[in-house]
Amino acid sequence: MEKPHVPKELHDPIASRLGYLLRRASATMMADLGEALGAVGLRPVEGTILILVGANPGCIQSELGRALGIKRANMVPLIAGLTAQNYLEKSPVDGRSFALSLTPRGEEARARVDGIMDAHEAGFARLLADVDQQQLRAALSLIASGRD
Amino acid sequence: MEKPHVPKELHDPIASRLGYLLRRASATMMADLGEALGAVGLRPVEGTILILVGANPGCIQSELGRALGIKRANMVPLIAGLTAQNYLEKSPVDGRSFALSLTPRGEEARARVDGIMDAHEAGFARLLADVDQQQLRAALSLIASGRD
DNA sequence: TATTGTTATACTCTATAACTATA
DNA sequence: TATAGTTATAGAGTATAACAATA
Repeated sequence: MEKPHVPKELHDPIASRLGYLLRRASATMMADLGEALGAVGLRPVEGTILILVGANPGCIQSELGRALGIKRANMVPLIAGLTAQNYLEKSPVDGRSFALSLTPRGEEARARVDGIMDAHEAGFARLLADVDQQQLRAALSLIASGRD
Repeated sequence: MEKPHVPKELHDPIASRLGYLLRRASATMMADLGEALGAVGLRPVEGTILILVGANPGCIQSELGRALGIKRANMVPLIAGLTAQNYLEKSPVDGRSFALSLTPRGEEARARVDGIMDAHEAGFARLLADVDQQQLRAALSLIASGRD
């Protein structure tokens, strides 16, 4: 209780583990993207939805949820928010679901989001000049598919 | 409103983006690790704390928080939980902080966690036989450090 | 019987503000 | 003045259960 505590930099045997490297890298990129998308007032998931609807006009929200790994129940406030802000519009397709499409304002936002995502990605690509991008992406896809 | 909606696999222009590849890869690995650590009844963050305390006996909880990127306020219930379950013990060092160390039960759990993490990592490494591991880890470290 | 959209709810993770005691 | 630990709280993100309407 008497010897003073000298603040140390901890020896960190897990910093080199693949899982934690992935976690930190992912968190850094997502935070950077979130900051960049602040310029359009959208979160990454919202920007992603605009991109997806732009590439798949007429899709329905459960298809978006499946593509993004988001549960139906959690899609509801996302789509409602984007619709309320006049980015998306819904038109009934079969009585229980709605075809989604971008409004003019939504298309404008989508284009801005796309440009921001390009710049965001290019910023990190500059760090990875010595890295085989194809191999990196292939490795990440393999990991994402899981070990089973 | 009359034509039937044919469920489609969406065209996904963001699936190839580095940020989303990282996010999915990270989520898959973390979910796998969480499942594997279920065998010891610990979450990844708790297993990590046992590893860190084992490698840094006498460290204090704010040092752990800094190493893990967890805010002081959020360390409190983590350390309290591990202490209440008799994995960690605290001894006062200077009147406002406590030196943390593993109890015998904590050391036993730490050893099991370490083995589980080794097996977890090896399972994914098998998928990446064709990938330069050093380059992959270097790339992830660069990304985690940020583009600025 | 399965799917879509929805509501309600709960749990985890993360973040901030404020306080006490100590260095 | 800065740091350690704590409490309370709020916001995301994510999960399940249950329901009505429709396929």
